[in-house]
Amino acid sequence: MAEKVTIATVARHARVSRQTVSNVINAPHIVREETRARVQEAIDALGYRANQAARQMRTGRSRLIAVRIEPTRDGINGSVLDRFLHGLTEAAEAAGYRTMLYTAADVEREIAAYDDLLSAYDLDGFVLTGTHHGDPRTAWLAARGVPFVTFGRPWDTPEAHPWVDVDGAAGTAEATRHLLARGHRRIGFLGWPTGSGVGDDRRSGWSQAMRAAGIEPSGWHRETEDGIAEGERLMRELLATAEPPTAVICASDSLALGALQVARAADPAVAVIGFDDTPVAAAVGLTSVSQPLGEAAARCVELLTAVLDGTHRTTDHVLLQPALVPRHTA
Amino acid sequence: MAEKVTIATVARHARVSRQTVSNVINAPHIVREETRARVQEAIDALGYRANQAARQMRTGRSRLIAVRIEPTRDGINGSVLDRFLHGLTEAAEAAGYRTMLYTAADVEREIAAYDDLLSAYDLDGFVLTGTHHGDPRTAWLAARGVPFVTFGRPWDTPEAHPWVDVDGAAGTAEATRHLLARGHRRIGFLGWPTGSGVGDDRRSGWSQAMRAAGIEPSGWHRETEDGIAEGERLMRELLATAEPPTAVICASDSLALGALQVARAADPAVAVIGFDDTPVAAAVGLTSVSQPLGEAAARCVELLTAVLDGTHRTTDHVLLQPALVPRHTA
DNA sequence: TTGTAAGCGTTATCAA
DNA sequence: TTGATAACGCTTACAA
Repeated sequence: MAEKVTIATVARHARVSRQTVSNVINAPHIVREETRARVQEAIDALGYRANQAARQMRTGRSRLIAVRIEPTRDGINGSVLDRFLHGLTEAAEAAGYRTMLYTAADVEREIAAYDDLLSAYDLDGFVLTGTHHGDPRTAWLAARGVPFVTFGRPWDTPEAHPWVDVDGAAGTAEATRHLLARGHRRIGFLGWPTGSGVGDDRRSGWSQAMRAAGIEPSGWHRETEDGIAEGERLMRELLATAEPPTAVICASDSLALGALQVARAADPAVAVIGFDDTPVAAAVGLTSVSQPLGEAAARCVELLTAVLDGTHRTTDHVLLQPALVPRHTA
Repeated sequence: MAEKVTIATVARHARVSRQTVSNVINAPHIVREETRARVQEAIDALGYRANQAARQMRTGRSRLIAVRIEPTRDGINGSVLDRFLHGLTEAAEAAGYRTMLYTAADVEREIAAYDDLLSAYDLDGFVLTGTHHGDPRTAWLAARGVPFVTFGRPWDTPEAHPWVDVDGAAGTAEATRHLLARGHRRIGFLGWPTGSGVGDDRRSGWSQAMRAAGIEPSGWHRETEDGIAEGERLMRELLATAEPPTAVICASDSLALGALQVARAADPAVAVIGFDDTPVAAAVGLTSVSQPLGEAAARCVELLTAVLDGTHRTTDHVLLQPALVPRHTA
């Protein structure tokens, strides 16, 4: 175990006071260039690194951001958040922050986790995912003045806090136009029950694009909980109607995968487009709408650090555009 | 922002000294029951939480463990580590530790990250994944006396440090016996180049099970880098031989997925078994060998905290058994 | 059983 | 421009 190198070690080495070393690190401009160089040399030679715990006690800042990792769910949709997490960690590191993980079984316990993280670890900020109508988490954090960004719009109050999101409606609209261009007219949509912001958003892109093409989409729309089996069931329902669709767009790759089982067996085969461009979609050749998750994560970090570093404290937001990835199924 | 509650606040509230409050938290048995109850009441009432930074400065322990998150790779195999990460975070939380993430583009920078994490954040320990022959990371950590566990055997020196691993050979052996029981005799193996501990391990289970059944497996074996395209290529090669296999076992689901494209087109269809039981395998109905990732993560935390808490400092290790998940492809 | 004093490594304040 | 001093919240050693 190497000897501990503190600011005092560096100070002795460079024959200055501890305060001067601190200044070289935190306010180099107020130190004479000659002194600065000498101290910097000592820092490099000794491999000195400021101790965060001590620094944090003085400054009240930990340079730590927290993000929730979901309990292992459906591995398909889970991969979306995992990819986001990867990007977030990388972006945070580049900005000089470390990422701390926490889990929570429900919203109540998630808020309890904030409390713990904040008082025990002095977390600088949070990145929240999967916001929904009347989300109590954002209210709790906002009430306490805790800096945070959400990946997902605040579906109730657009300007309440900084957020980053992907324009789901634009994605499904593009998917719809892609199908229209290929001659499809009866295009269905498999989604989630009305009331989930994300689901409603994705559905609206489809219905608007349909109406823009002069087609009334009602009737080709089914909704359910997420899952492969559910997608299969809904697809079967849709195909049993009087005017079955020749193509369907799904709110997730899970639904699309289920739909695909049925769609492939149909004669003629029904085109299917999923959402999220998960690894599974790539593996089975499913056409899907891809979210720029890496960029979303980078923007989250950007927005959060802007608040933390006081760069600008506007409640900015970013809406990113998804892209259709055409494969074999449509 | 709520007022900061420190140990002094609690002490005032319970009309005791700060030291007594500290004792109630860290050594309750030396405090008179009546006093303890009164202090505990104050702690609860005020929602007091010990500040980790301050505590860490005194004790030198951060109650933080670090784990690397890979740069976004092939989403199929990446999911294995992601699932492990989920389990690790949950298990660590249950043991009173928080999980900190870091990234590193190569081994050299990973070691630099250790240095930073250790000196800046006083990390208590590391969980390493994907160990390989002559891994410099374990040597670096061991030389400095840093506590760590690996998920993956130390392929060179079995007793060097605590580790958890899954018995890959047992998994492929079970897969082989599964195929033998269904009448297959010419069973192939698609794996990675000799020299990777994990790959060699998985291959050996197959070849041993074949020999145990009185079949000489040489000839039905191909190796390559990991990837769907590679699996496709190898499978084509294997089917072009004089005595093509009627079934293949693959070292990963990626390889298996590629192999499956070719195998399904063959007449009669060739059985395929993958490894890792990724979400993709579940989605396409690929029979695969499943690793108990949640348990592996829990055991890693167990081993690491045993070292950290000084419960017992033996260099223990755990070898878990995988399980075959039969689906449509075999 | 409880309280007092010192110190962990850092930075903010203020004096030199 | 630099240095001395105090303080952040906690725990260990020791005294009461």
